[in-house]
Amino acid sequence: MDNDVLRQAPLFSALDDEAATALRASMGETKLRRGEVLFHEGDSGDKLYVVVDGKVKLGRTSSDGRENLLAILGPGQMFGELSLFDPGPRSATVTTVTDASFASLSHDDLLRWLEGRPMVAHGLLSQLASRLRKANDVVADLVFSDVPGRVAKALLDLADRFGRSADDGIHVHHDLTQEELAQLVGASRETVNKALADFASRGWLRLEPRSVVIMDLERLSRRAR
Amino acid sequence: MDNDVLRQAPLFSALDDEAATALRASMGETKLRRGEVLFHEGDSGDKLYVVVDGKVKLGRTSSDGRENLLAILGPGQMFGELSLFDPGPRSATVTTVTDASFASLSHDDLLRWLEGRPMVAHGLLSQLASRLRKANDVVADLVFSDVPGRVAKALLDLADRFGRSADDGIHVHHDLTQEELAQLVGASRETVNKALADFASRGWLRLEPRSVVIMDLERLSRRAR
DNA sequence: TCCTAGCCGTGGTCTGGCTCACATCATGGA
DNA sequence: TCCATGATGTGAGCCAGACCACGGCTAGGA
Repeated sequence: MDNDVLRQAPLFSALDDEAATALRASMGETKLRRGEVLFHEGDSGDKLYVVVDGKVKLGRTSSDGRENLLAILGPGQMFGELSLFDPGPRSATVTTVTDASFASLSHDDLLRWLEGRPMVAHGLLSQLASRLRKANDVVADLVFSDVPGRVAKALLDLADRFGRSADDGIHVHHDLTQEELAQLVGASRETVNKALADFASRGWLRLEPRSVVIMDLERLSRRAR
Repeated sequence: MDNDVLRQAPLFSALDDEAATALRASMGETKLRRGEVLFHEGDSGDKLYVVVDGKVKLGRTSSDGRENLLAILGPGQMFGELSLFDPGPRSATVTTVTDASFASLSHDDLLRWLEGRPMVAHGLLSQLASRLRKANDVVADLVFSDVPGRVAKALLDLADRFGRSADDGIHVHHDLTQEELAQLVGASRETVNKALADFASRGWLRLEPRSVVIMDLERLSRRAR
């Protein structure tokens, strides 16, 4: 059951079965329906979460109300660690994009687990380092790539994590509206829509509601960089 | 002497005097002159560095040769940890902006230090978390703010870390050319120059070579957000 | 069943910021 | 001292992409 998902999570990967089961037992459980908010930017809170099932978006809102998505996370991925190690309010709002369930762990419990388990600490460091590297890549993309390029890159990333190949291409049920996709790549909905329409007209992909089918991975990848 | 600088570094902050001295002894030392490169993006390498004296820029180059600066780091700040915990080639090129010296530590030595010293691991986690938070802020700025806003924000950050107040304002010897400042905020040199000229004409600051004097912190801060 | 609210597709306009093209100003080496 | 080289200021033109304004589509609730 859901233990399988958690075992893939970086937090657990270094643990043996027994330790993993024990850690799992000490974690809380939360379930939400699509569109519900787990916590808001600015909230205080010191829980770390792992997605067990479903998808969430991490977003921030600018002073004038516009929104920007930092990431879309799926099963096995962790979030909320920032307020753990860098004390302060939550830096993003987490909203579900599908029905979803989570396992959670408090700061104190995590610290107890870290003690005497250097491999777990090392796993967390890897995780944070990888996130930081990705964040730097996003910055580079915003500076160097145009909107269609960023859209292509986002689709490839989503395909990589949520895609399933079939005869007619890679089906990617990303569960995002074009509005959300636009917020993810830092562009307007209209521009993203035009980029998608252009890709579709070239036969690189087919558009479906909250989903795309990638038919020419090669060309799309080339457009991405 | 330089031990004072290192004691402020996050890597050391949790250590007592004796441990700090021992760690310092196990670290290598490097000195470079302005404009020299410590390592290139894509190099292999597993050393972590701490700036002892001087400043460096972390930059990446796009496929078509344009450059983007991720950060300017000064005394006490750490870099190169990414390739440690997230194995892979160096993700950025590090170049000195002034004459500079560094203390370095290899992956293996660091891991030995982490073992049995959970506080050090925790310090590193804090450091990475803080960097990640900053990277996310940069992303938000690129999406939400215009170039003058980003320039203002960059100046405030530099002032915060390298500024010295005097009667006529905060003197910020950032040691960056306008070209480098432009790469830091993800804009063209010309646009940055015009933004700076505009700030100066409003009396918010005075321009000097590789340096600015901030005269109206209040207005500049307001322009930044 | 209809109606409403949210998505999605697509044109037209306007502008921030990039590129190009110079002129000027330092600064250090011969 | 004089020149070369890089840094700095500034204007002109152009264009990607934001913003605006629709019309059509679809799904879920009354």
